[in-house]
Amino acid sequence: MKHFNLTEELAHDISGADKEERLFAALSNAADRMGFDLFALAFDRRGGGGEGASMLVHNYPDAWANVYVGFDLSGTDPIRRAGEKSMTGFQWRNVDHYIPLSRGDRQLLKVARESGIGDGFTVPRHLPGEATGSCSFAVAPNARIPLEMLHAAEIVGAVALAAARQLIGTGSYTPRAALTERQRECVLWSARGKTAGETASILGISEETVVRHLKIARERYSVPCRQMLILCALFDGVIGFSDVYDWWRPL
Amino acid sequence: MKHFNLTEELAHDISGADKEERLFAALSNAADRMGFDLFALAFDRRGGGGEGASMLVHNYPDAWANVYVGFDLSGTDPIRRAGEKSMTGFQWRNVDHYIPLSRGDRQLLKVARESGIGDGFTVPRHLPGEATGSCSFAVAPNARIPLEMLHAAEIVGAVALAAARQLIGTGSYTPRAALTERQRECVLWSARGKTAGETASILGISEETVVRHLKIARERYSVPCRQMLILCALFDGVIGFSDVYDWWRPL
DNA sequence: GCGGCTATGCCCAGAAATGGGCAATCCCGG
DNA sequence: CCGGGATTGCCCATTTCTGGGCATAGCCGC
Repeated sequence: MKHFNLTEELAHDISGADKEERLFAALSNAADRMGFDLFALAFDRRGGGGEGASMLVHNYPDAWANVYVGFDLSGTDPIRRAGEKSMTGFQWRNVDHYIPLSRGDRQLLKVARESGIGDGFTVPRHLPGEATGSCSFAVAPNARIPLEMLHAAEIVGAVALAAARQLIGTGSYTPRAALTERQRECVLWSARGKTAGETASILGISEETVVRHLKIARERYSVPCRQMLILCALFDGVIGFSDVYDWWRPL
Repeated sequence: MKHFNLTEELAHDISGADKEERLFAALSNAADRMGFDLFALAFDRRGGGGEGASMLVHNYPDAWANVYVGFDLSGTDPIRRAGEKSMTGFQWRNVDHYIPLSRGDRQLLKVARESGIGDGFTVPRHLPGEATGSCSFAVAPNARIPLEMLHAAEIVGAVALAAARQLIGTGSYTPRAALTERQRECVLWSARGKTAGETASILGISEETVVRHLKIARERYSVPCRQMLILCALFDGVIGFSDVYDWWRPL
């Protein structure tokens, strides 16, 4: 593990960053030392009750940054979507191992390449309900990605995200609109695709009561429809992904 | 970092496990060396198109294991839910920092304590669309949790989950039911709580067409209702959490 | 070029969800 | 012991969704 000392050094440097400027400098140095040309760290905090906050530290070409922000491409960026699907870092060239790429996605990647961004490696961290972030390292088009440094990049990226999380403030969890047990059950079965009537049969109560539970649950979250109720419960951790997982695929 | 060598040793031991039995032995040893009494590793693979697979390796008391499996408590286990909300390991005593605890949740934790499981530390890893897993280390009731070992446990747990992932087979992603661009947009706005009519206004097309897109999207996933369509798209990475996040809180 | 897929538009009937009001019982905490 | 919340039950009117069928136009690949 000849890179161990480098990793340690870079990680220490980054975790010591107490301001965005220092994080930029540390990441810039780290990317350079690992053989990358570019880096970008994005961190978004949400949920919990307070307003969200976000951080973007990067040295991407202005041309690309302007396009990205100008057209609000973060909403469709396939790299970002893939980041929400991986627990480890991934190379951009393998992004279609994680998500299906639409025509528009390929176009976006092509434009990025034309703007001076070649292949890259992204370390994602996602916390449904709290925050989502990614730390990417990239090379110029046609440049070779330093494969032997991906392991180091994985650690450095994770440390950088932890640092960003500290900088942006972790915030404390506020249980906000905790649902009652019965409401939670109704939401859960609803997320599993059951109608109010089916849920009623399962729980052994009247359909009207299920409707009532869902109604109150919607009011707690101040949402008008079932879709959002389910998503809110999911984000809040009131129901889990695995609670639902087994129900939509096998059927 | 006096524990560094121990961590390295345990991690190496665990990552060398090529069978479930060896993983059990390695984890058993690791838990012991770190000062824990109990451990439990759960790993569930899903998505991608193939059948799911799961692994459960633990040395929890039989009494508790029987109750847990018998009553299918995994569906309500607050520790598991919290694991889906944290990117780092967490102590069970702090579980309410991550999710709201209902009365039933507290009851479940109480029963666990009565079955011989005290405080613990869980390392979660979650990949929407591929797998979810957790590796927990626990002590007997009234025993003190080895706080100085949590950092080691974090690494050991992550290594164990990676090993489990290898053992269970990673499988490859099959793009299965990729939605078209238009369908994706309709699903996205639907997830944001818009009705078909509203979505139509936003996209500048007829409401009937939006309905049609959503209809075909449902057929692709073979789901009968909008809730599940959205969840499927979410799990597949066709839409991202952050795509929806900004829409339900601020409104 | 032709078949397949995509996007667009429209119609209909039945099922489900939504929003509102009303009322009973039970249990927990102040 | 009383108030508030949780749970249960029912009614109504309106909106939305779902599943079916039908048709046109454009684009891409074989």
